[in-house]
This record gives sequence, structure tokens and C-alpha cells, in this order.
Amino acid sequence: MGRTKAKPGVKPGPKVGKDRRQEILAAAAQVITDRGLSETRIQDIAETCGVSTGLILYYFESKDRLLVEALTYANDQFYLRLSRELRKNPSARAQLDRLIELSVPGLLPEFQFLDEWALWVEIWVRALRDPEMAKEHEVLNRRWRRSIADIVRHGRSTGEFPEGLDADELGIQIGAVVDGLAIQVLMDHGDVTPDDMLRVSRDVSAKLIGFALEPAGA
Amino acid sequence: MGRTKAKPGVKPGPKVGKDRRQEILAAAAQVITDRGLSETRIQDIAETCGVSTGLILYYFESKDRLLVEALTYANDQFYLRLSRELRKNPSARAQLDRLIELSVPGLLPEFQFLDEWALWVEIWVRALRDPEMAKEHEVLNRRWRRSIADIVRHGRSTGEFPEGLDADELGIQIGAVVDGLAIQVLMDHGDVTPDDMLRVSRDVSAKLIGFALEPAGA
Amino acid sequence: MGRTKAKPGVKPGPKVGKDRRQEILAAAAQVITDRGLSETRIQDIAETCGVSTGLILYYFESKDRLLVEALTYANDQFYLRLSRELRKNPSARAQLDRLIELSVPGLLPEFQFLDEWALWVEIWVRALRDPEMAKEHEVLNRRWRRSIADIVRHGRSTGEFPEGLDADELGIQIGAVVDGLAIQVLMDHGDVTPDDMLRVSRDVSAKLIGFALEPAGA
Amino acid sequence: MGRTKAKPGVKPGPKVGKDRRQEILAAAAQVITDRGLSETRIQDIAETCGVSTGLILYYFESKDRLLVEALTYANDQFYLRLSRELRKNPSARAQLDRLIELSVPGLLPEFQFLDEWALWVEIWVRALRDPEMAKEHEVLNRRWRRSIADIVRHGRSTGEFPEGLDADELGIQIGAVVDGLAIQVLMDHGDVTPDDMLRVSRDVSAKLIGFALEPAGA
DNA sequence: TATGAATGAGAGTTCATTCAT
DNA sequence: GATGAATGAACTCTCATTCAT
Repeated sequence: MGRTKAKPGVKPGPKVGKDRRQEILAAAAQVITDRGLSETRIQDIAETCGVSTGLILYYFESKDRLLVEALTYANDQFYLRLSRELRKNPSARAQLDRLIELSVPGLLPEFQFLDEWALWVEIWVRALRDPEMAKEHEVLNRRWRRSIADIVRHGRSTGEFPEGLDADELGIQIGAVVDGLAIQVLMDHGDVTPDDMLRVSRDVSAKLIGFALEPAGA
Repeated sequence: MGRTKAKPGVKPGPKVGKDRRQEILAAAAQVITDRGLSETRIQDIAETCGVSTGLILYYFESKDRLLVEALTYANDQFYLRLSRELRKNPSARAQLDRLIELSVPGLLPEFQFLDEWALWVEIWVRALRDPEMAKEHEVLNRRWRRSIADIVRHGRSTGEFPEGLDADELGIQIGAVVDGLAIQVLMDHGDVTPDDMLRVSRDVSAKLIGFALEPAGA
Repeated sequence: MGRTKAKPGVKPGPKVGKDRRQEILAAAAQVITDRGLSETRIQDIAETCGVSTGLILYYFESKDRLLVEALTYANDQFYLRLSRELRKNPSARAQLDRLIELSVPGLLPEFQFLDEWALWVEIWVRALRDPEMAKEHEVLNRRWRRSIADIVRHGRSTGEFPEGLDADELGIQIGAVVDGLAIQVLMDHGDVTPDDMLRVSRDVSAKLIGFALEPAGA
Repeated sequence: MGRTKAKPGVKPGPKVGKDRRQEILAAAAQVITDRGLSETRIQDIAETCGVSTGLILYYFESKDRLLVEALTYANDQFYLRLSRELRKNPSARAQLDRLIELSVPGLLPEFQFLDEWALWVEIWVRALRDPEMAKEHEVLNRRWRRSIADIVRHGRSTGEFPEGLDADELGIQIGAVVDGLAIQVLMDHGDVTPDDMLRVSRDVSAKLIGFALEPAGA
């Protein structure tokens, strides 16, 4: 991957601040995904990017700050990829399809580098008690719902979707369905498979927005 | 029921095991709700029920075991209260209404003694990495979806609801909406209020099940 | 000495709280004397009394609290020994002599178990910036000056000393001389020896109080 | 004097070694005064003189070396100012008065740029265990006592002071009184005010040297 | 000269767990 | 059953020191 791998026995030398920060944030997000937020140690992050623990705290004022930034960073990355994908599709229905597809946990591992939903759950837990995280969550959350609402608005402007409920309201409704289903898939009991999520999300979205889906398999 | 009855007004001496366990579980659930799972110390739980830390570990083999049991215990309590409430209503529509009502975070504090949804989120996080919790979650989760599916089945048997999608499928769909909205309410940004959740859950459920809601205010 | 020595390989077993606290305070005072306040580690104290570092912080809320208490404790011990000694002498001049004698650094090692003056200097440094220590210092300091003033008052009541300056004022003056000389002796450059301090303190005290010393060697 | 003169108003480039060293020493003395020796970090010193920590250690082989030098440096500065002041007064009694005046903590802030006595206490603590500091202290200490003894000798040569005790002995005695009182004033409990120190130091000095003070207010 | 990124050795503190009583 | 003293293994964070640039 994009990691600079230090040859053993050779000091990699200093990097400019911004690169290092991003490297650390990426490492942190990775570790949080792997071990969970509460089991993430600074040491783990340091090892993941091959530096000392001292350096981590040289770039971030505290572990807590770093973790919040890492969660935000990972979500930002996801959002950027998502936006890029959506822009490729002119049709609102294709966009909606793509958004759903990209949101199914584990469906497109080449797209979801990290387990984005696992990070969302960590964000929720933390936001419940950490005002700083709560603030960040508010931003991330609105951005997510707006992505959906924007698709609805776009679909109406092109005539693909009928007029109806307020688009923001639909953002909330469809967002809730996708969130709720993603949790089920994430928990991985087999009751709700990725394919189930895909199908159900589409069905329910269609019903809520008010357009007809092609018959399955079409 | 085999309980030793502590004489009222007398300092309770040693208690029989089952009582103590429940007391500790209740205290643990309370502390987890207050401080979050990862910030819960055995000492906190001990203080909450006025015993020593030693005693906590005398009854539970380890902190981890205790926490998992406490989360399960709290959810059981919620489920028992929910079932009791549902049984009071003969009509499926009233049952569905009641289920939704009881699920809105913070709407009925006299019913939700603890912040049940905050505990759900903790369960999700933990289930992601702890197989024991994952196992428990599977049970709790199915029970929750079945509560919904059973209402659907009941409504169809009484003719209140039309035939349509598989009831279990609807359990998943409506469950997802409720879960997703509950998170939004829980996060408490004001974008989705308890009343919003109430209204939207009812609307979407009606649309998905296929019955007509009375006009608002009726 | 009074230390319970744990047989190797055998756990010494728990002690009652108050004993342990005193043991730790004594150990802390010892370590501070040996290595200096700023070089005193909790680990050092723990080793000195043969317990774990965890136990130290089980008895004292923080290292800082412990250090302040230890300095106070050591001074208390010194003061108690001093008072006991003074009470043995009915004559004010003998009391003054004894007080001076007991105050000379290193003169009576069987009396000054610790290097009390080294601890005083640490108290001064700390009191300059730590309000808690400043508060304690105020008490210890006044007690010290009052010991001197009380001797003066006693001497006047017996007719040994002439009337003159306010006794508290003399407490300040003689206290200052003793403090100042003690520092010189403590620094141990040989310019002011313990015997010098003894002699000078007596001379200056006599002059300040206003009585005649017997010719040297009498 | 071999100084590179930095053009005024122009960002100073690299400086010649001696200037830099002095700048750093002054900054170090300032920081030690402000925060105390044991709380002084290289970083603090670096910030105070606006350079990097690297540079500090480029000029001083280690933190410990720097601190000792800084304490010496500050005392040197005080001594130079003191000597200059004394030379202004031909009369020994005026010199003694001035010396005492200049020694009272906080009395003449325009003269005592730093809290010289706070630094003395730090010197004492450090000298107790650091042989290097002990060595320096010996020098500084003797210089201090000699300043007093020299005034006594001067006063005798002019006939202001009577013959009597050895002048060095008086240096020790008066020095001790001043040291002891300075500590009391420094501790700032209000029991010994700067004015008290002034008055008492003069009284006791007069008594010890053997001359008569003018009546107060004269 | 001067910088500041990087290290690494501790330091204090927390806390689950044990165990003698 | 119940206590709480005691342990010891982590963990976060600090800071003097080094070194490539």
C-alpha cells in the first residue's frame, strides 16, 4: 500500500508535519477498526506506523484528541470516496443504487478499506458522553443524510422521482433504514445478509420515495 | 420463590446468591448507562450497590462476564416490560403503536428506567469483537425483531393488516427503521426529535405493512 | 529497627490502615532525606517499606499529597522529641542550650534520626509554590519560633533572663540566627562547623536576650 | 567588548556564542524563579528566549550543567549590583544599611530583578546533593559573607565601628541573621514583614558589631 | 548556528484480581 | 458470604537528548 516502509536498521528520517499526522490518523483508524476504540492503545498505533509512542503525542495533544480526529478522518475519507462515486452517475436512481451498494458492510471491500460501520458504532458510543465527539458526529451525520436528500432532490429535478415528502425528511427515513440494516449485517448473524440489505434498502427506498422498481433480476 | 425475606428495617445481612446477583446486575446496568461500558469500573458497581469489590468478583468470575450479563439482564428487563405492555392491547395496530412509543428514547422515562438504547449501542460495539456478547446479541436481536413480526402476524390474523411481505421480513424492515431512528434521537442533535421518531416510525410502518393511517390528529 | 521484615517468599499480610500510613510516611521522609524531594520516586518509597507502588497510592491520593504529609510528619516527630527534651530541663538557660544543641545539623545523630534541616530546606522550596505546603509551613514555622519564645518567657518568669524585647520578637531573632547558621553547617564547607554553630548561637542568643554567658570552658 | 551588534529593528540572525549563552542563562534564571528548579523544563527556557530546545543543548552540555550555571549567573548579577551600590557609599554604616536594604526580599523590586532569595533556596537544595553545585555554593556563600566582613573592616578602619569580634566571625553571624530573616520574609506569612526584617537586621547587626543605632525615625 | 522531528526511558496512576481474615 | 489490603501489569504522558537537515 502507500506506506513508506522503513528498511530495517535504517532510520526513516523526519517527515513534514502534515504527512505524519495523516499517517498517524490512518494508522489509528486502522487500529480502532481492528481492536475497537476502547482496546486501542497508543502503542498499537505507534507500532502500526512504525514510530515511537512519543511521536504520537508529539503530533496530537492527547490520546483522546487523536481518537476523535481519527474517527472523523476515516469518515471523511469514506465520504470523499462516496461523493466521487456518486458524481460518476448522472441518474438519480443509479446514484441511489450506488449509495446503497457502497453502504453495505463488507460488500465491496475494495471500496470500504476499513469497516466503516464499525467505526460509526464507535462514534455513536463515544458521542453519547464526549461533547467533542458529539459535535463531530452532528456534522458527519448531517452530511450523510444530506447525501441521500440530495439524490432525492436531483431525482425530482430530472423527473425520475415523483414529488412527495420533503427531501430532508426522506433523507432521515432512508438514512434510518440503511443505518438499521447496516447494523444487522455488521452483526453478522446471517439473518440479514449483505444481499438482503441491498434488496431491502432498495425496496424500502422505492416505496418511501414513491417510484417503481424493476422486477427483481431485471 | 425461594427468596430469603430480609426483615424490613433491619440491616440486611448476607443475602442468598440469586438476589445478590440480580442486585449487582442491576447496579452494573445502571453504571454502564451512566458512564458507558468502557468507563465502568468494578469499584463503581460496588459503590452503587454498597458492597465491596471483592464481593462482585465472588459472584461473577470476571469483570467481562459481569458486563455481558448485565447488558443481557437490562435488555431482558426491557423485553419483559415490553411484552407485558403489548399483552394489554388486543388490537395489532394499538400494539404496534405501543411498541413504537415504548421504543422512543427518552419519551417515557417511567417506562425506560435506563437508557435502553445507549445500552444497545454498547452491545453492538462489544458484540463486534466479543463472541460471547455476539452470541447474546443474536438472541436479543431476534427476540426484538420477532416482537414486531408477531404483531404483524397478529394483525393479519385479525384482518387489521393486509397480507403481503413475509412477517419476518417486515420485522427486519420495521426493526431497522426503528433502530435507525432511535440512534438519531439518542444522539440528540434536535434534527430528529422523539416526536419525529414517533411519527416517522408510524408512517413508515404503515407504508411497509400496507395499511392506512388515520389523518394526523384524528 | 522497628521494621517488620517479611521473610522472603512469605507475604507479610495486611496491616491496619494507620500503621501502614505511618510506615509509608516514615519511609517517604527517609527517601526524601536521602535523595532529595525532587528525586524521590514512589517506587523508592515503596521499596523502602517493602511494598508495591500500588499500595502507596492506595493510602495516599497522590504523590504530591504524600510528600507534603511526609515532610510534615518528619517535622512533627522532631518537634515531639524536642518538646520532650525541653521538658526534662527546669532551667530556661538549660532549655535554650538544649534547644540549640538539638538543632545543630549532625551534632547528635542519635537524636536527629533524619537530617531535619535538609527537610526544612525542601519545605521552603516547596512552600514557595505549593499553597498546601505553604499552609503547613506556616504552622511548623510558628511552632518552632514559639518553642524559643516560650523559653524566653519561662526564663523571665524564673528571673534567669532580664526583661526586654518582646519574647515573640526574640523568637524571630534567635530563630533566624539558628536557621541561618544551620544552613551554613548543613552546606558543610567547614567554614562553620557544628561547634561553631553551637558557640555562635549561644553567644548571639545571650546578647540578644541580655544575659551573661559563663566564660568559655566553664 | 567583542559583541556582534545586531542591527536594531532587524530580525537578529545567528549570534556569537557568548551573547547567546548569557541570553540563555538569563532566561533560565527567570524560569527557575518563576516555576522553581524542579519544574523547569528546557522547553520553558527555550520559549523564554525564543529559540529551539536543540539550541539550548548546543550551548550547554546538559540540562544539569545549564541549571547550575544559571543559578551561579543570577547570583553573580546580584553580587555585581550589590558591589556597585556599596561602592557608592563611603560610610560603613551606610554600606551596612544599604546591604541590608538590598537583601530584603521584595523590598526593592527594581533592584532585585529576580527573586534572588528563591534562587538561594534552590541553590541550597541542590548543593546538598550535587557536588558541582556544592562547589559553586561555597564560592557564592563566601563572597556573600565577605561582603559583610569587608564592611565591618571598613567601619573599623574609619572608626565607625568599635574593635571586637573577628570580622569574618561577624560576617557569619550577621549573614546568618539576614539569611534566616530573609527566609521568613520570603515565606510571606505576614509574621515577618520586609520592614520587620529591615529593622531587626539593623538592630541585631548593631548589637553584634557594637555600635549604637540612632533612635528610630532619626 | 539553528531547527524541530524523533526517540526512549521512565514517571505517576489506574484497576482487575487475589487472598488472608 | 463478605471485606478490603495488597499486588502487578498496563497505560498515558513527559522530557532530556540526539541528529539529519
